[in-house]
Amino acid sequence: MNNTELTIKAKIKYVQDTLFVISGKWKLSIMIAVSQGNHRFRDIQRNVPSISTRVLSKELKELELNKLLSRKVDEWQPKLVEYAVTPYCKSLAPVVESMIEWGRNHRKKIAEK
Amino acid sequence: MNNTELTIKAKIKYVQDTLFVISGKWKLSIMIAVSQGNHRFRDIQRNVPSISTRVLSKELKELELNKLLSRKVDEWQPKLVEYAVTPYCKSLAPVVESMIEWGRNHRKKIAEK
DNA sequence: CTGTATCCATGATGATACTG
DNA sequence: CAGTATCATCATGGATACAG
Repeated sequence: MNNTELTIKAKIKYVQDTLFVISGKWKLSIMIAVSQGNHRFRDIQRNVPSISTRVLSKELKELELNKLLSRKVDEWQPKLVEYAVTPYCKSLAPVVESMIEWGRNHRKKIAEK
Repeated sequence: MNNTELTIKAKIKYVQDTLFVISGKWKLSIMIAVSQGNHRFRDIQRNVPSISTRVLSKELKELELNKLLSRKVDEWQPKLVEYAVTPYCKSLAPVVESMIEWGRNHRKKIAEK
């Protein structure tokens, strides 16, 4: 599938959607922390240095809304919540890979006089 | 070239770099407006609805810094400035295309119950 | 433990007047 | 025409206390 038939406005809208989902200071770091086995709120906070509870809570909600993370609750006492990356999260790989590639080259480009 | 040998921290850094260059409310719209033949400050402003001169000025500077736009001045009176997309700007195509593709699919995904 | 509520600092954006 | 300066507003993030 390619996107040649889309209007420019539609393209911009889709790109902004994608930007919105992955941008911000923390989202990628959180996804990586979770994918590496940190499933609890505190574990994630420990592994994403200097994030506050308020912000972490908000980011987790957005990631869950976008179906990139799942949230499972056992209503025992004390409450037990488990976060995990969803299979859908993997669909971001082409986007992220192309951004890594471009950003990596861009450093050199900007360093040139 | 692939990026499998990079550390996670490096990957995040590169992705954040890329995000920084293309994110924000206006950058993509401005690049498109310029690429479609709007080379003058006023033309760009007319074609990117509701952007203020202050913000347009700032965004143009950042795009120029990142070598995505060129700026050429003829010091006549009245002053004549021409903006144009650089060849380097085209290197963003894979990133933008993958984001269009993902964002397009994501709309459907989120709409699902 | 897993968050929410509150308050505050900072930065981004907007409106508009003005300069060379 | 191509911006800059100034002031107001708003969104975002951080620190911390505390609730269930």
